[in-house]
Amino acid sequence: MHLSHENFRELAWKCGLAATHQRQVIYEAIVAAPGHYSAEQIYADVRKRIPSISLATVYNNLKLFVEHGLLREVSPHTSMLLVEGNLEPHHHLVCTRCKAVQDVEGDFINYKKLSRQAPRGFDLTQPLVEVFGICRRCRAKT
Amino acid sequence: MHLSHENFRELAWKCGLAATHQRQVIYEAIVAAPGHYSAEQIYADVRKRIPSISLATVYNNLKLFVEHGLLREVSPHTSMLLVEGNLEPHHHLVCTRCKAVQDVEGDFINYKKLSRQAPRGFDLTQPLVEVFGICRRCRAKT
DNA sequence: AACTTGTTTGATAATGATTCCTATCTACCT
DNA sequence: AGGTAGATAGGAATCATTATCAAACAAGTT
Repeated sequence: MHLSHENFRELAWKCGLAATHQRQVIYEAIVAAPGHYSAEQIYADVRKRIPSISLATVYNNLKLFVEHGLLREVSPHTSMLLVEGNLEPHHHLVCTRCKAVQDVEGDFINYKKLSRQAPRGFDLTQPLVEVFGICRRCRAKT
Repeated sequence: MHLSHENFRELAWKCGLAATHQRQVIYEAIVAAPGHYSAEQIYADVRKRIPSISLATVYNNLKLFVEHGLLREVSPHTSMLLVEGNLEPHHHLVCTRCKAVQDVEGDFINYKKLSRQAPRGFDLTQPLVEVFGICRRCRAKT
């Protein structure tokens, strides 16, 4: 996929973001092929076209793109290690804004379908499922 | 809950871990009350009983406890930011060992049940679900 | 095309979570 | 008591990310 200059300008304009060259190149590096990319990977890729770009610019724009819904964040958690002692099967509800985690019962999952859809060999014997959304408090703030 | 000295020794012994005083206190700090705890929180709590304990000891033992199944890790991802450009509704399968992420179709979730079980006001309009397990390659290594 | 204003950028310093290193310590075996 | 392997404390090192700030730029206005 290759976005025309005009397409990107329009997308950026909708979000109230200036359509800079850096932003266009960063965005294209991600949507060019489906996949999950780290800031470093994107940085390495974008440098081929803009050798002088700063890593901070990549981070800033990834954050902006995610906030404006142009990109989705994979695993939007707190970056800290968290542990729990409750080993009873249960799942988590995670707020993508404040990163709060709360427990939730697990019978909203159809395990039969899930294991049919998972790739062969993927071990789901004791799956942990995390569902992301926005908690009531953060919802109210907007 | 308060684990007797003997109970912890037995638990540790089953895992082939020495039942040190530090380990017992760390373990008890977590299982004393249900919840999701960070290393720093646990460190602060354990210091009340063992002021000389090192933060590294807390990290080391959390890791060991998780590996041996005495504790569960919340959100067991790579600690890096990852983004994706694919905004079509879909979910993720994450390997808790190698942290690899792959896409999976989402119709194994009963959204009606899920939103009934979620606390009032939790916004699930565009939920992202991540299912944790062990991928084929990591499974084979053991 | 030049002017203006708020935004964006690049370079680098700072931060925060986690891991590494190593000398010391402990519990257990002889 | 001496030997040994694993565990710990303390601090340095690392890695990803964020903050800072002066210079460069985008986009609308004249």
